[in-house]
Amino acid sequence: MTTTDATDTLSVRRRGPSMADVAREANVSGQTVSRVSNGRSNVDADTRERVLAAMRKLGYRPNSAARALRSGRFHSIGVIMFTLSSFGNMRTLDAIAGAATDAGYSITLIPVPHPTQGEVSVAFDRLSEEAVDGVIIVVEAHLLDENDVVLPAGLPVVVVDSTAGGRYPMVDTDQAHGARLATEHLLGLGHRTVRHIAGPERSYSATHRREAWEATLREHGADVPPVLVGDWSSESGHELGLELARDPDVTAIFAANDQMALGVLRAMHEAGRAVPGEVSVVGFDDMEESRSFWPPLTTVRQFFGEVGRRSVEELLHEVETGERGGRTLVATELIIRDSTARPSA
Amino acid sequence: MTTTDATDTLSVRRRGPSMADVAREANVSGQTVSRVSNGRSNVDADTRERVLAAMRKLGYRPNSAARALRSGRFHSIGVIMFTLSSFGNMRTLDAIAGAATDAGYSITLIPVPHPTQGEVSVAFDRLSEEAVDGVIIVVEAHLLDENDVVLPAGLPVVVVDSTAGGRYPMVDTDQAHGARLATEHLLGLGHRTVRHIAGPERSYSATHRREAWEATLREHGADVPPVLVGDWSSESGHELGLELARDPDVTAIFAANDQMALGVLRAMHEAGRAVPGEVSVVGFDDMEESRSFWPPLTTVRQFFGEVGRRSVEELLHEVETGERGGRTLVATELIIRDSTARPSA
DNA sequence: CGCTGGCATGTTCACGTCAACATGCTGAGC
DNA sequence: GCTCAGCATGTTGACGTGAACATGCCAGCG
Repeated sequence: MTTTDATDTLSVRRRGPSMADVAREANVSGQTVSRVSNGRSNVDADTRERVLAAMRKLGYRPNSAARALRSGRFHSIGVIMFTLSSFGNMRTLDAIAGAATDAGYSITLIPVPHPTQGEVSVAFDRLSEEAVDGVIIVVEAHLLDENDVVLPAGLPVVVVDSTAGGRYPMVDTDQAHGARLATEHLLGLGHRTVRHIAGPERSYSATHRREAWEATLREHGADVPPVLVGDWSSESGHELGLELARDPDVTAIFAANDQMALGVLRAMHEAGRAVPGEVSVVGFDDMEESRSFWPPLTTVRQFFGEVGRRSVEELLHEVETGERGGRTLVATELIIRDSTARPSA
Repeated sequence: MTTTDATDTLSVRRRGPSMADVAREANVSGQTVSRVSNGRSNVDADTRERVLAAMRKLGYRPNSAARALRSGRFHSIGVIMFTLSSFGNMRTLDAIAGAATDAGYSITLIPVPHPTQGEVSVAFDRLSEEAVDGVIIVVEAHLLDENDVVLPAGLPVVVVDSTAGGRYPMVDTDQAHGARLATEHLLGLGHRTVRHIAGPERSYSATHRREAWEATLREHGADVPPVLVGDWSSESGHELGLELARDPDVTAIFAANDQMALGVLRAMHEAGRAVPGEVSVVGFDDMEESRSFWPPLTTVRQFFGEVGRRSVEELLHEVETGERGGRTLVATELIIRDSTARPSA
């Protein structure tokens, strides 16, 4: 019965059945198989059934490479991202993946092992092979600016949480708004001023949060104390927190992310300074665990899901219509828990 | 000068230059361009330079779809994963991405929005389109077993942290070993027995940890108290922790992950039970933040990176040679910090 | 009864690449 | 001077798909 016994030889037969095979089996033309495969309506019910049966029998799977070659569309979007370590990136990626899937696109991850310039170039080199319809970049700004990394011309790009010199459409959490929320909350409670533990100097989001914190203090006529600079890790928050714990004047701390806030909490416990009794602490991100910190952390919630969804939306709009988007800001929300209170004085 | 002014019309010209365009520009045949593109040695230095110049001038990028069609290889591996929410999954994904990139493969994410059977099928449907050379599945076991989800025949698969009925090669953290380490550590400190907060009933890793905890207690002649069942979240750890805090006999708790351990810590603080003074707590995972919990958490470290790397290794081995792997176990390590101590009695 | 329109189905060809098979040239060896 | 090896380069065709363009059939209508 079988027509291709030669297949049974030891030589690994990699290729699966093609349309032609299905067509032969169902006694129709390849084009009819194509129509069934794509759910076209103009196929007789009987014929369709016969074709579907043949597909099932042979285990036919459409070859996406051939489709992409034919149509010029890959139905895939690339995501360039640093080691997925960070909580926010994860959540963003998750949302991107979900939104892309819903839109019928798959996600190709393009990881950047280390955030050094050389490595970033490597990631972009991967793009030199045409394989995605567009790219979402989730990488710190300065790495894009300093590298004269040239993205393939005409490749739609959306940048998340970064500036990229304004060259591309971007989607971003409203960092400034969030930092303002946090600072005003503490000021509103009666604290004379607010200390800030910032993220790394060259980070886009860290910079925006720091600037907004400073601006808010000025607007309210509060002192602007020196910034402490961490590296996003809870370790750095802990170290800097110990430093702040030594200063009795410190009553309010705004950490640029929840991890550093966690480190601050630990430092305060170690130093015997009560939170929120003596010192109030606010974070940024609202990660899953923040509600279970001790005490549960007051923090600025970022809507990573929204950021991811919007960036896919923007990108696919450009992919499908050619129109470039502008800048999209996603709001934040202050989540008040138990790590903040009026100063005891 | 330009030959294709028609391109400038409004109609979006999606396709980039092809080999033929480069060939024309460099005055060589397409085959020569192909040879240069693939770094073959048998090309005259001058010619090569001319071709490279033409490529640069036109912004040529090889079309991966055409390559895949021609070669039958996609140089891409699919990763099926639940919402990337969990810390461990992220880290695993990160390692998978890194290892795949190093091997010249790209990663196609196939997210499963919700861990219900229907959704899993959807994810597998995506695979019905031929587009990856192999698949790594990071999904809880029972969802694979209960669905008669049939993977395309002949598609290499590696399963991570799951059983999948033993149908496929797997790479897994040695859950049992880790749970044993944790339990023996607490027993060794002098605790009479150890309470366990497990992950969800049907989770593969949760089950293995629970079983090993129980077995270890028995081996040491300790009481086997009832298990509490959480859902991996710090919230559930908190709730169950409050329950345990009420029982003065409880002196040692082994939580099945760090998040739940965090919830337990919070519960103990709220209940005024000192950690580790009155109650010792051990987690599982060693997430980045665990060292900054209050107190810093004693926990079982999982080597997610190793798991990811190994699974890629296994998969690519099968992709390239056709040989199926077996089962790979990755060891764990106990990280002792400040949340455990001898019982005060 | 012949004409037309609508529908199911078939045929042809190009998408971009690269393996396999020419071709043509240079120079070493006899 | 002739042969032939060795190398650079060219030509042809096929990978699997689907758009564009046939073809052929039947119903409806004047």
